Order: sequence, then structure tokens, then C-alpha cells
Amino acid sequence: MTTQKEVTIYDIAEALDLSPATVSRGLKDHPAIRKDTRKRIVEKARELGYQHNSFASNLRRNKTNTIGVIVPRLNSYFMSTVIAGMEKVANAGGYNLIISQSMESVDKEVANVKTLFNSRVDGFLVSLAYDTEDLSHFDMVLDKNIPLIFFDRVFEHPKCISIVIDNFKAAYEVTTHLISQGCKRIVHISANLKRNVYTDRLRGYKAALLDHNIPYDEKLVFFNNLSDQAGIEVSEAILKMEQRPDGIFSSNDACAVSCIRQLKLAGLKVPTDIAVAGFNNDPLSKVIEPNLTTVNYPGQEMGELAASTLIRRLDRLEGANLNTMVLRHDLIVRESSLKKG
Amino acid sequence: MTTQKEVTIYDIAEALDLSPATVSRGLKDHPAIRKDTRKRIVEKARELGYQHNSFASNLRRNKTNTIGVIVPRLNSYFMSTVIAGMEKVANAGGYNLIISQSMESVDKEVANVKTLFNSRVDGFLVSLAYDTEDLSHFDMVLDKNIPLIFFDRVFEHPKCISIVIDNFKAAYEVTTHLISQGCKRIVHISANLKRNVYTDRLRGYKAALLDHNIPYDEKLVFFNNLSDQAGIEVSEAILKMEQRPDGIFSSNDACAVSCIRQLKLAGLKVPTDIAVAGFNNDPLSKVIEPNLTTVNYPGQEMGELAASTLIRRLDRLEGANLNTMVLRHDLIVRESSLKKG
DNA sequence: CTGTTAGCGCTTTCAT
DNA sequence: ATGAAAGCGCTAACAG
Repeated sequence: MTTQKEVTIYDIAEALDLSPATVSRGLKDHPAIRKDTRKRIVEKARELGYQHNSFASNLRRNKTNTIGVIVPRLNSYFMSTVIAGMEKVANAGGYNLIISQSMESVDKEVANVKTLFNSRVDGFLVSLAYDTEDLSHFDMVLDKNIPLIFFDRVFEHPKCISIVIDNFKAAYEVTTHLISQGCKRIVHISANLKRNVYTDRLRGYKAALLDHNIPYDEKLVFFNNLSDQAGIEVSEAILKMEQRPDGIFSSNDACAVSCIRQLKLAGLKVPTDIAVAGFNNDPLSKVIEPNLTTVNYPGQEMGELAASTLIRRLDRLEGANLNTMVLRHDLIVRESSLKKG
Repeated sequence: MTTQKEVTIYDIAEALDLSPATVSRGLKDHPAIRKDTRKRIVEKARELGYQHNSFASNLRRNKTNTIGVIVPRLNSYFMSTVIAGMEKVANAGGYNLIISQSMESVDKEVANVKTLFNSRVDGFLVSLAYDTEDLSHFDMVLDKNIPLIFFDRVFEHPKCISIVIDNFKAAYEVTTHLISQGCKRIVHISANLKRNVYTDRLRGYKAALLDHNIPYDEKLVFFNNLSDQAGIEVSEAILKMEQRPDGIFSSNDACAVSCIRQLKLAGLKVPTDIAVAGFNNDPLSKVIEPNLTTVNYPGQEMGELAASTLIRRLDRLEGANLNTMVLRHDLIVRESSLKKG
């Protein structure tokens, strides 16, 4: 069955009349090994079909070369580009990724932290669930000084690095842009305010209104899970309003696209009657008609930066000791979604 | 630093004046342990902040409770739903997922197999890269009887289970559908024929043509990587054809959508001038106008089935011993993409 | 440059 | 129901 006697460094050592220690060294690039010895070792290893046993090594070194990743959900374009970026960097640096989803629930997040902790991952890359209130479930991790890096949905903590974009500024830009197109009553679709990304975007939205002397009206702000369904519901609410909004700024593209479709079904013209902007630069935004003005969220780079920062720390190469690293975003203006060409 | 003396079962044993063996048993649900002894053990463990050390356990049991996943790319909607499904099932079954991308290259795929093999994953879930020619890089895996399951992009092998949909039938249905809408010259966009999914779909396409007395014209079949860019190029080729095609069947939605956009830009009416159908039921297909007729590819279920089949095998629960498992697909007809309402 | 030695923390016979 | 003991395969002092 699965186990038919492993070939170990002892077998190689015996065959070559060497000590296991020498073999162990020869198999890596230990400087203190004669070239030809190393060569004999490597050859014999191949001949016997030797395969390095990571977990014996792990046990001994107390290191797994594994990174634990916890994300709310895997199945969004944004998140899969993040993961793709992480995987690329991790792989190049000799690390594996163990990925788990919290499904937007703290309970699952807590369970995932425990599992990964027990698996002795060397470090954590985490984007928080909607309803996570505090970081107490990470205490065991932080107490052992296991590096923990947050990305996207972050939480301030003296021991942790956060990797984000400037959500405030991005939201400010989007809102300002809508205003510059003539919008006066702008709906904002937001989500759980426990999460920085949504509070920051809401703040940016408010700041832009303020700076342009547009009163803030809380009836224009919706809180939901930014799903397609949520977009439909918001649209219906909008259609029922006595005084119709003329702009929408959604915290993600999926929900924005859903709004556009629903509003068009109801006979509204986008952007003439109502302009719409999203967030994330999801491929959807280029396909919906009219194309969606949105914010380019550099997912791949965020994944790469998160992973490389973590690995630098793990490998004690240190580097940036900032507490918060901010990636550049871009406002992507797609003319067709604007009120005035 | 990262290591400040682990709390081990020895510490618990000592504190309770028991043997480590008893503690080890007490921590699981070994039957031969008195209830109150177990309770004392569990309490003391919590008190001391004990955490199970998976890799010592792994080393001993020669099992990691880890599943290695290799996919061509992570950043497609289809693949992320597959992974989401796998993660869900794996997590519920006490397994972790280590995920790696081959980036559509054999070389990377070979390297990934080695790494995962060395990490002693208990089993493999694999979807092959474009240019993988044979399974020799899996020899070490198969020789050790480590379970290997292919999904989506599969390869026949007596020791392996394949999980697929009926690509032939799906393609036949799509093509027949286009024909029923009056299409007579149907372009097919395909990819590397080393992969079952593309050969099967091409076969389905040909069979449908044959059954409807439409001659097969190889100039109408394009091979590329199904990207946005590929869609643009195909569209340009189509526009240059002396006798213009009136239908397109693309092997994925991204490329189909790209074609629609490009053809519309060139002034063609979709579907009046040319009807388009895709594959995968990507969210894009519901957003493009006209909506795209496509094939629902049940990614989440495929991920769940792959993972649960593997885990059943790993846990020796066996179950289905089929060599190939075929999931149900659905043709999704979106009226607006058809020639005649 | 190579060898000796002593574990890493856990599980599992085999005893009792 | 519990304990003793051996060892999974590797690595890192330390010694030479």
C-alpha cells in the first residue's frame, strides 16, 4: 500500500560508507562537503530513488516552509488573483501555501487559525471575515511570535503588518468623479463596517460629498453583502425612492453590475438617468454595457507583496519594517458609464 | 522568537503523573481511557496551553492529512469555484489543501509534483497543463500507491480516477443549438488538443455538423489559449474571411465574450449577423449583451466530488470504484444570443 | 571535511 | 485501563 519502506539518508550513508550527517549535508548545499563526495551522494540518492522527507526535517528544524492563508472566500476574481500572486512568490521562495476559507464567518476563521497553527505553518496571511470583532483568536499565533500579515481586510495591531490600498482616497476619487459628471444624489453600497475597507470607502464618499457641498443623506447608503442579489434589492429600493438618485458608487463591481442590469430592466438609462461606478476592476466591469467606471485593485501585486514580505521575515531578511504598506490603486474611468461624454 | 519551548504531552503526563502514552490516547478518543482520566488530561492540556503537533504525529503515522492540488491557473472563475468546493470538503474531513499552479507548463507541473511529493501529501488532485504529454512525472506518486485523481483536464490511467463532464455531448448540444438557430458556418475556438476537454469538444462539434449535413471546414477551427486577446485575433480573422461565418462556438466564455465585443465594434450584429456560444457559465456570460448561450460547468460540485472521492480513498472508506466519474452539465440557452427568438 | 550523538514530539505495539 | 520503550527520518551541535 502507500508505504513500502522509505529510502532514507541512512540507506545512502550505508551504501557509500558515510555518515548520515554527511549525506544530509551533501543533499543540501552545505559548504563543508567535498565536491566529489556531494556528487557521489546525489548520484546514489537518485539511484536508490531517495526522496527528501519534509516532515522529519520539519520536526527537527521546527519549521515547515508552509504559509497559512485565510481568506473570506475564494471564488471572486479579486481573491483568486491575490492567491495566484501569493502562490507564485511562495513557490519561488521554497514555501507551500495552505489555503482556507472563513466563508465570512468568525467561527470558521477561528477554527482555521487553530488548524493552521497546529499544522505549524511558519506564518499567516489573512484577510478578515465580515464579522470578526477582535484578534483574540490570533493570540496563540502572536504569543509565539509567528509572523502574521493582514491584507485587504486588515486590523491594526502593533505586531502585524497590514497591506492595503488607500480605500479612502479611492472612494474619494470615485465619488468626486461621479460628482464631476453632474451627480447630486449618489447612492453608496457598502458592507459590514467592522471592516476597514468599507469604513474607509464610506469615509471617502462622505468626504467627497462634503468637499462639494452635497449634503450627506444616510438613506442613500446601503449595507449588504455586495452580492448580485444585493444589487437587485438596492435597485428596487432606488426605484421606489420619491426623489431618484442619479449616481451609484458600489463597493464592488459584481454588485454594481447587478444594479446596472436591474435598472436597465426597469427602463432607466445608464448613465443618463443614473451613473454607476464600482470597485475592483473585475473583468465584468469591461463587459457590462455601459462599461463600468471602477477602481483598479492590484490583486496579484497585493498577493505577491504580502507573500514576499512574509517570506523576507521568515527568512530573517527583514526589509521593510513598516506597519502598513499601501499599494497604488488607479481610478479607471470608462467614458461610456459617465453622464457627459 | 518563534520557539519558546513547546508544551508537549510529556509536560501534561508529568503534571498528571501519567505516561505520555495515556495522554496521547486521552487527547484523541481512544476507547480504552477512563472518562475522568480523559477529562483530567484535556483540562490540563488546556491549562498548559498545549497544542497538538501535527508534524511529529505525521512523522510517526506517515500521514499528513494534506492534499496536494495542482491546477493550470488559479485566476479563472471556474477554477476558483472548483478550489472553493475542494476546500470545503477537505476542511470538513480534517484535511488541508496545498495548492500550486502549473501556469500551463509541464516543467512547472513536474516541479510541483516533486514538491508536493516531498511534502508527503496523502493524495493528489490534478488538472493538467496544456502541454503535458504523458504521466511519467507522476510515476513516483503512483509507484507508492498514493491516490491521484484528475479532474477537468484528465488523462486515462488504470490507477487513477478521472472526474469530468461529458464534453463531447455538451459540445454536440451547443453546436446543434447553433444549427437549430439557422447557423450554417460555425467557427469553433479550441485549444491544445493534448487535453481531453478540447478534443472532446471538437469531436462533439464535428459530430453535430455531420448529423446535420454541414461539411466540416478546418479553416473554421482556431486553436489558441482562449484568452481575451485570442478572442480579438479570432474576430479579426473572421472579419477578413471571404465567406463570413454566422456562428461561433468558443471553448470558454472569456474568449466568446471577447469575440462578441470585437465583432460588435466592427459593426456586426450579434446574434443576427453572427450567433455566439461559450462554455463554463462564467458570470461574464450573463453580463455581456446579448447574453451568452453557454454550458453550465459545475465547478463547485466538481471540486467537492474530487475531494470527497479522494478522502474516501484515503480514509479507506472506498466507495465508488469507477475509473471515470461524469458530472452532469447543462446547456444554458440565453435567448438573446440566438438568431431567432 | 566528516563522524558521533542526541534528540524534535508523537504513536504504537507489547506488557501488565 | 495504563505504562515502557522503541523509533518515524532528519539535523545540528560538537568533536575531531
